[in-house]
Amino acid sequence: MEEIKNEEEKSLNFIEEIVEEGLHSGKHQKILTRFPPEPNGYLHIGHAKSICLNFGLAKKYNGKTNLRFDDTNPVTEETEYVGSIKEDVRWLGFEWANEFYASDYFEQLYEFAVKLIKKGLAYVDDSTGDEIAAQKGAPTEPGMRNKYAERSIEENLLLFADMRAGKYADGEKVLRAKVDMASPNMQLRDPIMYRIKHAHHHRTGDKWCIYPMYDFAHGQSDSIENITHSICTLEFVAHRPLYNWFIEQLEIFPSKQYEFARLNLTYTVMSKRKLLQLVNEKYVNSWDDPRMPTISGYRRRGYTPESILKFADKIGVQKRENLIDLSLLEFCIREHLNKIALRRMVVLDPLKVVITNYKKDSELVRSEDNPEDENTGYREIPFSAEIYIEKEDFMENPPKKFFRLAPGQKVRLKSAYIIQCDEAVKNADGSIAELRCSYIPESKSGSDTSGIKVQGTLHWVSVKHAVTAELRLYDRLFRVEDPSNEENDFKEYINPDSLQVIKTVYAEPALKKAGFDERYQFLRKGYFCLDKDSSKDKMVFNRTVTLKDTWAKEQKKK
RNA sequence: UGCCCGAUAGUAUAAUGGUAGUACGACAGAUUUUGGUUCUGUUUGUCUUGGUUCGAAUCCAGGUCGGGCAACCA
Repeated sequence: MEEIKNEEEKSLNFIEEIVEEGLHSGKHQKILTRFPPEPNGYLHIGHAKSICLNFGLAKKYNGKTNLRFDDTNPVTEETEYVGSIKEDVRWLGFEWANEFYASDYFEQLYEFAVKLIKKGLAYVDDSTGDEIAAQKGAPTEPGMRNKYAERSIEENLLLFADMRAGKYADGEKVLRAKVDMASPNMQLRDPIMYRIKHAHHHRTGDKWCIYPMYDFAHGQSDSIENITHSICTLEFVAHRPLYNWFIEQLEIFPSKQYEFARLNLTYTVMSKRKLLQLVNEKYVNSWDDPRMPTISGYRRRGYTPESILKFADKIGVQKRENLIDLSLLEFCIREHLNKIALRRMVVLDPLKVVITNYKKDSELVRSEDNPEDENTGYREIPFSAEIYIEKEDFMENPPKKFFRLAPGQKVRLKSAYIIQCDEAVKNADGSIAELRCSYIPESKSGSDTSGIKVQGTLHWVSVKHAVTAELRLYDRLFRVEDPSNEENDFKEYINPDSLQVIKTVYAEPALKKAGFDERYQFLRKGYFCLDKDSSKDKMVFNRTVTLKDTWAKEQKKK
């Protein structure tokens, strides 16, 4: 009830308003959207925003969404990308009504072009690319039409057929729409509809040697599918008049285009071109490198679909340029992981502690798998006289408010006993070799009768029971908030410490049963998930995100 | 200096002519066997100048600033 109420009270974004208007006025019975990726790269979190918008809108208003690959440029497109895109959309939890390809419509688009030629609205131009560009004029000056625009309908029909038949080389001729060379909108200055490319297409093979441009494929594809709301990013605003012009001249279903601002995130880049560079030039290991803002990167890093959906919901949809704080994404994943992650104790940088008055060989202590969720139950952890704690959890000369271990100071070992540090044994070079501590037998967790209050609780691992693993700690990929907006090339701002590998960490035995679908919180250290590089003998964990650490933050300030 | 789009706390996002609110961040405190979680509180905002109106973040006009448009890319 509460949730329904919130749903109703939540204000609509501008696209939802448009949708509701169309529904209420009877303009649409049902809405149909589409997600139209070009299969020339992996999807990133910016696409996730678009996916959530397109599929989310359909879901909310009881409509449907098509997945349509915009594959009109065979030179850059590959089947590998088609697979990854489908996997990513499904992973986010969306199912498409139909899987289509712009290339499905090549024959129909060809007929559309012929129709425009017959209406005297398209012509074959023999000019070079430079000539066409020069004739287009400038934003402040009108363009000039050349002699080819005067060709007869019959000649154009013939030449266009010859283009298709492969009688010309790449670049020799193009088909252009005859719109308005003097338009203040450059997109309307007789835009190119078809170009010649003798290239192998990932679906149509060598059937075609002419391929439609975006502007003569996208809107027509929308129309063929009866898309009601064709939602794209802001850079296509100037294309909208052309989008409408083609549809009007062709007299086909009037799909409408609406534009929203693309997502930008701090400390990363969000263009396929730049991401491709990072992969090709080995700044990262792959498209799904956990430092990448790709959907596959976030997946491998341990982000959940829920967290990304939540994020998309929180950032909203608008038309103004934006740069979202990474901290918002991190908030979303921490919020979800806090609820679902199994707690485990793992020591990253070990310091041995000998509990001198502990005479038993070992015993099992009980600890909750997740204090946020009582349904998850408990696990048993072996405790013994020799344990590891983090080096950073001991200081010989601690500052005030250091709630951890120091000579004479007491701490709680999580789910076990309170110990007191009696002595720090040193190496010849003065570094700490190990700690000698004594434990308080009546302070056992759950049956503590000692009455002793301590300020700090440490995670720990029994030395002889410990299992090992490799950890990969990730930090932001770039040192600056907006690398694309800096003076120099964006790659100069890469964070050299974005990946830190710890070859061996020590974990409680329960971690041995780690699974790929499970999420873990390593107590006081962060959220982790098993990486696909793991093998039977070696576990590898990715740090999804750290825990909030107010102590570290305070130390940094000093 | 052509045309188009936009401008609300540090960052996002609401308020649709009638009390400028929410989230994240930051800061302070309480709770806590994770310096986590949770809870409470504080902080900071309508780009500017005019106009319309009883009343303007909202409507109008001028300006300023930011973004986009002159690929045989999408």
